Parts: sequence; structure tokens; C-alpha cells
Amino acid sequence: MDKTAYFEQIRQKRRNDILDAARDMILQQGMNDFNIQQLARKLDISTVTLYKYFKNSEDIALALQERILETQKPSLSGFASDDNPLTLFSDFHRALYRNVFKNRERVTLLALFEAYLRNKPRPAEEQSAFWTYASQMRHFLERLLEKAQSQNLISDSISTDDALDFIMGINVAFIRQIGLMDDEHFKLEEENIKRRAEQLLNLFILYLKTGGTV
Amino acid sequence: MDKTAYFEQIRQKRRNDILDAARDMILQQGMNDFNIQQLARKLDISTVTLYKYFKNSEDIALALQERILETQKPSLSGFASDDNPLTLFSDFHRALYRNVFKNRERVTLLALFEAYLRNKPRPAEEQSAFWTYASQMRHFLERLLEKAQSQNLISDSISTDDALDFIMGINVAFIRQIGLMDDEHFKLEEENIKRRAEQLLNLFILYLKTGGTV
Amino acid sequence: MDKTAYFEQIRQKRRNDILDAARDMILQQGMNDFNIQQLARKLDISTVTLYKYFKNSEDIALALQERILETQKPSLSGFASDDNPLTLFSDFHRALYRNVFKNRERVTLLALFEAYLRNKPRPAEEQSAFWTYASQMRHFLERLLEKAQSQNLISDSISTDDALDFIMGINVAFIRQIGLMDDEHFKLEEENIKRRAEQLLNLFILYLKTGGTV
Amino acid sequence: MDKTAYFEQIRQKRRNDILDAARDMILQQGMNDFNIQQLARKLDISTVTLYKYFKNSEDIALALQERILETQKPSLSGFASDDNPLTLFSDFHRALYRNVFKNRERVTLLALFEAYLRNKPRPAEEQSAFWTYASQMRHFLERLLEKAQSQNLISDSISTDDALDFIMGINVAFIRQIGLMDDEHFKLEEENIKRRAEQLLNLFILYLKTGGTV
DNA sequence: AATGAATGAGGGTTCATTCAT
DNA sequence: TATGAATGAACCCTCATTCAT
Repeated sequence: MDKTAYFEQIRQKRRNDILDAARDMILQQGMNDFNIQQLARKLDISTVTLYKYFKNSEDIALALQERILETQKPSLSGFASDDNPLTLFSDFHRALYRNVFKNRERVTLLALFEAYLRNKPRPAEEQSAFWTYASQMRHFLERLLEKAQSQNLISDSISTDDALDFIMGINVAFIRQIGLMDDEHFKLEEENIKRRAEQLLNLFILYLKTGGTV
Repeated sequence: MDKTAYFEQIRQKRRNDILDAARDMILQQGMNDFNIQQLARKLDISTVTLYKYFKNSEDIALALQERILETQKPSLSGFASDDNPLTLFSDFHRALYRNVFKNRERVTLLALFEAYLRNKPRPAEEQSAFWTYASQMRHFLERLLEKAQSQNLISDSISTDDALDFIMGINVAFIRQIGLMDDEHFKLEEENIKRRAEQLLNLFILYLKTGGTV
Repeated sequence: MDKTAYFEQIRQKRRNDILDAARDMILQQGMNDFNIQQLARKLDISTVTLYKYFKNSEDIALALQERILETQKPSLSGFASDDNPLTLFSDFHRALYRNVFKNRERVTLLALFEAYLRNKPRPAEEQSAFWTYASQMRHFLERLLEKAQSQNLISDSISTDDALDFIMGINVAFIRQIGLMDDEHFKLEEENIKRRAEQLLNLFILYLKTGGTV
Repeated sequence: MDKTAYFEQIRQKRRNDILDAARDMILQQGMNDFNIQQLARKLDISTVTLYKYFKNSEDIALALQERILETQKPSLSGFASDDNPLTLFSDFHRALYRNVFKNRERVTLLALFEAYLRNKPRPAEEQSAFWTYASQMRHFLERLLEKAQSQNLISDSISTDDALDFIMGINVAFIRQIGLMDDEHFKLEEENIKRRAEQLLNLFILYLKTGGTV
């Protein structure tokens, strides 16, 4: 009998339950008021049990962040590489925001972690989750832009690197903004924001085609 | 005798000193580790005295936020209204970012407050400080764009309202991002970020002129 | 009115009361079971109040140790330096043990601290309290022995340094032993132990006179 | 079938492994930080298994102490009783210290236990391990001294009992001191200490011969 | 026999806040 | 007005120990 594997499975499930509860708590109360005791109460287990699964409260937050980053990995399959690069760019941009709207709570969590960790002393090489996330797509876009340039679809005056930094920067900023919005406010504004994401795409296309000057 | 006024003045000065110290603490340690006892120690007064000036730590944060918003009010004097509206728009945009770079710490504070207050129960009508700040300039830009439109300087297809929402939204997102960057990273990237702010301006102009399509 | 001084006085008194209670607790239960909560309960104050007076439980132990070392400083006045050096040596030895017997609880505390701190990581330069105490008298004895040697009262073959190391080493060992004895056992054996201290003195004199060989 | 005996053997081996690990832990961290969970982790077994072998952590310490006392039993074979008693005394003394230096870690453990158990409520008849150890050799030395006295090798004025108490007392004190030294300090001082043990022997001989007076 | 899971108890510490002067 | 003193509440975490399998 494969007892060990069985236990491990249960354990994983339990870890996930804990992370789910932590997620809800953080979304409701923010990182500041997130604490292990309340989490244990909410899960109806003892704090000690929590400590068997996670080293401490920061460990929980980090595991949650990691889980989000893993689930959230931009899937690039489905983007047939022989299409027009700019069309692909648009598709990708739209898919990105579709994802953001669909999983706004994850974005919120990442944004809250980021603000929370801002002043904590952290290993130097560690990046904010947002930038980890962003760099995952950067590579894909890079090849896209290079291809577009080789096909003369975008302005000569554009440096691929600069363009990417600019586009990613604005996108990350806008996405963070979406994540940090108040839930109510977001619901009210959802349609407007979607329209603005589309406008942003237009702007980027305009930028790529013209290099940013008329 | 206006002894009362004199005391009130002293009191104001004291309040300001407290807010200064609070600002430094929050910038160094984040909202999480900001606490009244440490603040009192830093100011070399008793906590009780602090309580005479502010109800509690949240009250201090709010007062600080308010002080920033007041100081930060975009000064619109100096923008002669008979210039070309688009030139004025550019001037204004540049002045805005110049201000942001010069007072990044205030932006940081507003961004930290925003994340901190996100889940606190708050009076419904109260907006995030960023949006308060944004709306202060909105009115000015609105008249500018209307004028530009009447002079046929910008595309017919543009709705002034939409354009403003879009532009302000992106700007606020970008500015918040600048505020939340960590200090070291900011120093390294400062020049790049300034360049991107300028690119953004170019794009906005392009957007206004073309309506977002080439 | 000299309020500050008054408060400081009260404060010192309170610190002393706390140290007294800590001393009793440690003597009764040993260092292992010494803890702040119980101490607070015993003093009938809240733990928080304790923290206002001492940084943490180790701080209390160190303060207690320091207090002992200060009180315990071997008083060398009263030893007229023109007497026969070996007589003085005997007087000093006897005074030392008289002190040990009279303040055995202090010795016990020092011995308990020493064993407790043995595996704690500590600043390298820090010495065990016993050795601090011992070195305080070493200087006095050194001059004594040199004088004795110059008066041909002790064997030529003796190196003052070696002799002191030897004598101090055995004394500290014996004193520590006295401190670590069980209270009951000590009471039963007290007279015997006193006799042995006297025998030890004889041994030392013998050693000094003969150099340790017949 | 003597399956039972076989299992018992396994069990004993297991107990020994546990005690070995406990010994290492205690030497490294002291009695205070010695705890069952860490011990189990170190042995890579569950705490529950530990409880099958020992009642609790004090039980482990006592078993360890007992094991040391058994192993450490002074072997008196090899001391041919027809030699000169004082020579035998010297040999014995040297063998004792040789043993202490060779097995200093055991001495350390006994000294740590002694301090640790000092305030624990214990069965009245139980003595400190050191005294158990000391009394084991006392009997042997007693016969030796009596023989020496009957051969007029030592002073008439000496009471065998007193002399033994004195000698054993100083030895135990010195040995405990050696055990409690911290490892680094011991390494630095090892040679000096050995010299002092030899000096002590000389003094004891002198003491026995002269009765403590020149 | 061995182990994963779970927990009560309790120590360490910090924080906001009140009281008395 | 200002402050020293004091504390309740709450969080963090570890340990010994038991239960069910």
C-alpha cells in the first residue's frame, strides 16, 4: 500500500485549502490584518496545525503568491506563429486583459503583496511578482516585434527593447491599477476599463507603426 | 488677547512635526510597521501627547494624506490659456511628471495609503487619494481639450470625456507605479522612466490627433 | 520640583524589586524554568510592565548577574599592606570564603548563569561571571606574592603567574561547587566544607613555601 | 525461539542510538534547548516512536547519565595492590585525570545534568552523578590510605576520612570545572590544566606526608 | 512497531490605549 | 498641557503529548 503517497496527496489538498482561506482573508482584510490565528479560526483548526503546513505567515503569503504565478503563467499556445505579427500582438494583448478581468482577484493579491513587501528586507535577486509575471511574456513579445520589424510592419525608428519596456511598463501599471481598485468601484467601471484596455492596444499599435511621432 | 490663536499656532506646528516624523517612518518601514509608540519615541514625546493631537494611527495617516493632497494641488496658474491648447497640454503633462519626480516620496505615500486603506471600512463617498488628485486636474484638461476640439486640433472621433478618462487613467497608473517602485530600483531606472513619460505624452498627442487609428 | 529624579528613584526601586523576585525564582527553579510570565505573576504585575523595565528575560538575568558582581566586589580595604604577606594571604583567603558562605545564594546564581550561558552564542570578549570576579582579586594577590617572594617567604621555584593561576583555578572550582550544592546537602555539610576551605588554605601555603615538592 | 531476546537486542540498540543523538544535542545546545521534537527530527523518526523508548525528555537525560556512569566506572584492575600505596595513589590520580581529559564530553554532560537537575524535585536518596562517581573510587582510595598509614608513609595527624573527603572534594570540583569550560577555552588551556592537575597531585602527596603543615 | 495528524498549554513580545498626576 | 505607569488584547511561535491508523 502506498501510504506515503496517499498522505502526501491529502497534505497537498490541505495546503491548498489553507491557501484558499488565506486568499479570501487577504482579499477581505488586506495584508496588514492577515494573521495566522484568525486564519486558523476560520479553518477551524489549531494554529499549531497551520505551522505543520507552513513555516509562518510570510511563508503562507509566499506560497500563495507562487501558486498564483504558476497558475497564471501566460499560455502562449494558441498563438499560431505564422499569422501577421501585429495581429498576434493584438490577440495577445486582448488575451492578457481577458485573463486579468477573469482573474482579477489574483491580480489584486499580487498587487497587495507587492505593496506589502515594499519595505521588507528581501533577498536582492528577488523580483516583485508582477515583474516575474511580466518577464514571462516579454520573451514572446520580443520575437513578435522582431518579426514585425523584419516584415516592415512597424516603424524603423523603434528599438525593440525600448518598445517592450514601454509597453510592458504601461501594461503592468494599468493591470496593477485594476487589481488595486475597490471591488465596488471595479464593478461599476468594469465596462469602461475594458474599453480603455482596448484603447491602450490601439495606442500601442499606433506607437509601433509610427514610432510615436506623426 | 489672542492667546488662543497663539496656542493654536503652536499646536499646528506640533501637528506638522508629528506628520513629518510619521512620513519618514512610513517611507522607511511601510504602513505595516508604522506604530504610535515608535513614533512617540522618535519624536521624543510620550504617546499620550500624541493622542492629544491625533485620535489614533489611522488618523495620523489620513491627516498626512490630506496634507499631501493640499500641498500637491496642481497649480494651474502659469498656464496662459491663450496658447495653443495642445502645447498647453504638453506643458501640463510635463509639469505633472516633473512634479512627480521631484516629490516622489509623496506619491509613494499616497500609493501606500491607497493599498493600506483598500480594505478598511470607509465612508462611501471618500475616494482614493489618487483619484482626488486626478480629478483636480481633470477640469483644467477638459476645458483644454474642448478648446482644442473647437479649433480642430484634435480628431472629431474623440469624445472629450472618454479621452480624458483614458489619459488620466493611464497617467495615474503610471504615476502610482513610479511611487511604488523601491528606491534603489527607481534610482537606477530614473532616466528610462522619464523617457517613457515623454513617450507617453507623444502617444497621447498622437492619439488626440488621430483618434487612435492610423 | 525634581520630578524626574523622583521617578528615576522609584524606577530603580522597582527594578530592584524585580531583580529580587527573579533571584528567588531562579534559586528555586533554576534558569531553565525561569520565565517572564511567571515572574510577572509572582510580582502581581502584567508582563508588559516587566518589559518596560527590562528588554527581555535574558536582560533580567544579566542585570541580576551584574548586580551581584557589583555588590560582591572583593573589598581589599582592611588588608594592611605592611603585614606579613603570607598572613595577608591567609586573611584574604579566609575573608573570601567567609563571604562565600555568607552569600552563598549569590554564588549559586553565578554558577547557574555560567552553566546556562555555556552554549548560548555570546560576544567573544565576554567572560563568565566567575572569572570576572576572580580576576578582580588576582591583581591584589599578585602584588602579595611578589612581595612574599622578595622577602624570601615563598619558594624560589614558584612562578607567581603559575601559582596564581593554580590557586585561583582551584578556588573558583571549589567555590562553584559550593554554589551548586543542594541547599539541604549544604546545610548538612556546611561545617565540613568550612574545614575543607581551611585545609585548602594550608595546602596553598604549603605549596607556596615548598613549591609543591618535598 | 528466542525471538523475544532478538527484539530486545534491537530495542537496546535503538535506545543507544537515541542516547547518542541526545548526547550530541545536549553538548551542542545545552540542556535548555534540548527537546524531543528536534531529537526525533535528528534521528529521522517520529516523536511517537521516541515516546515508545523513553517516557519523556527528562527520562532520556537520566538514562544518558546512567549510561555514562556505567561506562565511566573507574576500572581498578591494573592497580596491583602490592605496590607502594603512595605510588598507587599517584597512578590512580593520573589515571583519573587521563580519563577526564579523554572523555571530557562525558564530564561535561554530568556537570550539565547536575546543574539542570539541581532544582527538580527528585527522590531524596538520589545523589548528584558526580558524587555517585566519586564514591565509586572512594572505597579504593580508602584502603590505599589506610595501608599507607599502617606503613607510616603518611602523617599520623591525618584522619583518613577527612583526607579523603578533602581530596575527593577538590578533585570533583576541579573536574566539574573542566567539564563546564567552553570547548574553545578548554583547547587553549588544555596543557595548563594538565599541569595543574599534576601540581594538585604533588600537593596532595605533600599534604598526606606532612599532614598539611611544614 | 511506527507514524502522520492534531492540539492544549504556555512562553515571548508588541501594540493601542487609559489612568493618575 | 504633558507624561510616567500600567495593562488588556492579541499575535507569534514552540513544546510535550495523545490519537488513530
